[in-house]
Amino acid sequence: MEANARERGRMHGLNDALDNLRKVVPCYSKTQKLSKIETLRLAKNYIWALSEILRIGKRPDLLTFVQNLCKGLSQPTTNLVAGCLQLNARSFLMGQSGEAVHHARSPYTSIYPPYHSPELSTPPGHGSLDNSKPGKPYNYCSTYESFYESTSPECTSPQFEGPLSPPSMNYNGIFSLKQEEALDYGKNYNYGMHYCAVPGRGPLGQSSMFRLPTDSHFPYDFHLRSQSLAMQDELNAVFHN
DNA sequence: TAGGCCATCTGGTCCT
DNA sequence: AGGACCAGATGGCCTA
Repeated sequence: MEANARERGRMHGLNDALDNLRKVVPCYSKTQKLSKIETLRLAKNYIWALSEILRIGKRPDLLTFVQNLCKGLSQPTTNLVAGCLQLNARSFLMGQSGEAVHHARSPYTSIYPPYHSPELSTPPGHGSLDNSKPGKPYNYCSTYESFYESTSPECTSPQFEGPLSPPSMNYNGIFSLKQEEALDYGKNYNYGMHYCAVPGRGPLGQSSMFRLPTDSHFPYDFHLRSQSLAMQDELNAVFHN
């Protein structure tokens, strides 16, 4: 019985950690939780996608970003992620199949014209996609801002209570946000690009997104190129293995 | 009803 | 020796 209790507690700890992971990957929903395996897959894709942004130093279009997030995910999860990002799910899935994509009018396309990012490859183990078309670059952060300020009842941004400390840089230079009063998973928990960095837009918003000073030019001012390249190599090595 | 997901129990192995 | 970790087995719940 004691061994069973320990094992139960251990598994609960593991599940708590997975819940915390669910909160920091895109598409967090309290009502429609991602499965364990989908959470891990999405987290892997998310880390990879962010690493690519650091490596390339350019902002991909949201569609490409979401497609990379959804590589290898089940269709329900893909739909969930696409829905969370307010994409037209149908055109998005067509893009995943490799067919020619005609960007239907959607909240995304109507607001943010496609921006071609040929340097952004695809996650290891997945085929490449190139369904974006050249166009006018858009405000990358505004896109994420629109996502995370979504009022969708099913897809909510992480909720944070308690005071927020000034932003900090983590070991590889990714913009991060510290929360002094940890929720339930320890102190000094860092959040990456989950939080939009928008130059000069005033104080903290209601959605708890941190806004950068006006003289910042995310992501270029927020990481050392050489460091991010080295880190990218390490990450790639891990994923390829 | 089948399949997916999950929690729990349990025995084995490894580590301190 | 005791605890942590792991994997297989089992049964419950939910959905298509």
